[in-house]
Amino acid sequence: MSEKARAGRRNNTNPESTRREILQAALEVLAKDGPESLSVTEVARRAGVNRGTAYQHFPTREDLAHATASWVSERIYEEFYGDLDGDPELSKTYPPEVALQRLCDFAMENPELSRAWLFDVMSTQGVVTDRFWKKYVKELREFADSGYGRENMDVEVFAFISLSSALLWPIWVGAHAKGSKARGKMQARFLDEMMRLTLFGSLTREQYPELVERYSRPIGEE
Amino acid sequence: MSEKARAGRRNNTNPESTRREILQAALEVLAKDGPESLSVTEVARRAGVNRGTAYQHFPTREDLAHATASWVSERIYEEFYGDLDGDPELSKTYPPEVALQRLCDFAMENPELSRAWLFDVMSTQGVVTDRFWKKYVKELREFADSGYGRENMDVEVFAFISLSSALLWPIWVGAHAKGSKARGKMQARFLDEMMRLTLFGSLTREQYPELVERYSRPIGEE
DNA sequence: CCTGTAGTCAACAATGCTGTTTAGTACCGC
DNA sequence: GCGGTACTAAACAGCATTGTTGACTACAGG
Repeated sequence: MSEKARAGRRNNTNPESTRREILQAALEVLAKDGPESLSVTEVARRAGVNRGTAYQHFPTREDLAHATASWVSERIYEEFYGDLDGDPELSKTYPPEVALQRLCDFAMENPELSRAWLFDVMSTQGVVTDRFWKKYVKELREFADSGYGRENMDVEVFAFISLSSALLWPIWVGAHAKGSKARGKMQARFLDEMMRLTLFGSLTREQYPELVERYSRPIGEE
Repeated sequence: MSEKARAGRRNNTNPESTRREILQAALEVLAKDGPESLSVTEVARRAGVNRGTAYQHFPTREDLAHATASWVSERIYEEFYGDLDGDPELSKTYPPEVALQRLCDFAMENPELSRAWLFDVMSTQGVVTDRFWKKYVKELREFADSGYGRENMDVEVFAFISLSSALLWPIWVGAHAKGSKARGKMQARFLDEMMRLTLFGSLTREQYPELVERYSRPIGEE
């Protein structure tokens, strides 16, 4: 009995680290199959933790799911804005191509966080309260208001477009571009096209004088 | 025995319609919870069909999942390109704002198909072989090559950006904009910002002469 | 009228997950 | 050394799902 117990024992008296391991495993499962197929059993197995331990940290499956979602949100914020947080001046001097590069790099290096975030967006709950999303919009609004962005920009919509496609792109790419070299190339393609799009749009304006006229007006005018 | 049988009987001798009903129910489940949580039991229940019947049409859960994915792909193609298919000239004269409008309308009116498609994109399989995606890229390429699109456009990347965000937007919106009126307004915001983005980009070009210079060059040049 | 196809109904074993419980082990601070 | 905390192990009932099978029904075409 005692031998058996000794064999598989983890001997971890730090509850925080165990909690993190469980959450990390939950993130992996979440990123793989989506929030609806997250199971405590599978998470515990993956975390190398007894199922009972998982239930001590998270009383129900739902609790684990919610905790994981919050954790994902926090981790994305930290990974993305963590080093800027103490330095409010830094983001002001942040040129757009660097910001976009940062976002793309983050998405490529953290496909699991990206997937989990996108799953959250696609869940019926929405993600409005997400700290990362709020900060992203806020930064973008300040940037646009400083005269660097197109005047009649709908900040939220543009934030959504850039964010969702930047996070989704590496996932899309990862599915059919094997090898890190190929993926790097695809990542560069996205960054370049996104930069060209933000700088020039995608239409030849000369071909569409009436559209240029119509969409030049401030937001809300008929 | 015979009375029981008569009671809950569907009396449907058309296998095709039964198959469609099952697939439709599968789509609903798929759109709600993602492909990994699709269960034959739940689908049969939702379709008002005996579980055994579902198993006659689709021998395993996997078969059902794959069949549903293909069906989604076909339905999106049909709904979106069906009426254009016999008329190759039609798409050539299709102005971009109408094409985008069509896409946005489609996404708003078919959130389930959109969700299912996005789940497919996020699945590890990828969606490269998707008929709809191929057609969308092809149309866009022809359009760009006819001088209406920015010269150095990366068609696939732009197709991805426009497609994914247009399909994802109504889902995002649906989560926190209640009422069809509010949703219609959000939809208009997306369409407008997307049009402005394609026409003008999102940056004030005058502020970024060096970026304008760098990204004006054809694709591939250092 | 008969046969094959399509569908319904019900029951089955096997499996997996949930949430709970009971008993035991390892470690840390007091 | 004691007691509390953290974890493990194993078992439990309840439930859902999977995939299969056997018996029955309804119907259309030959």
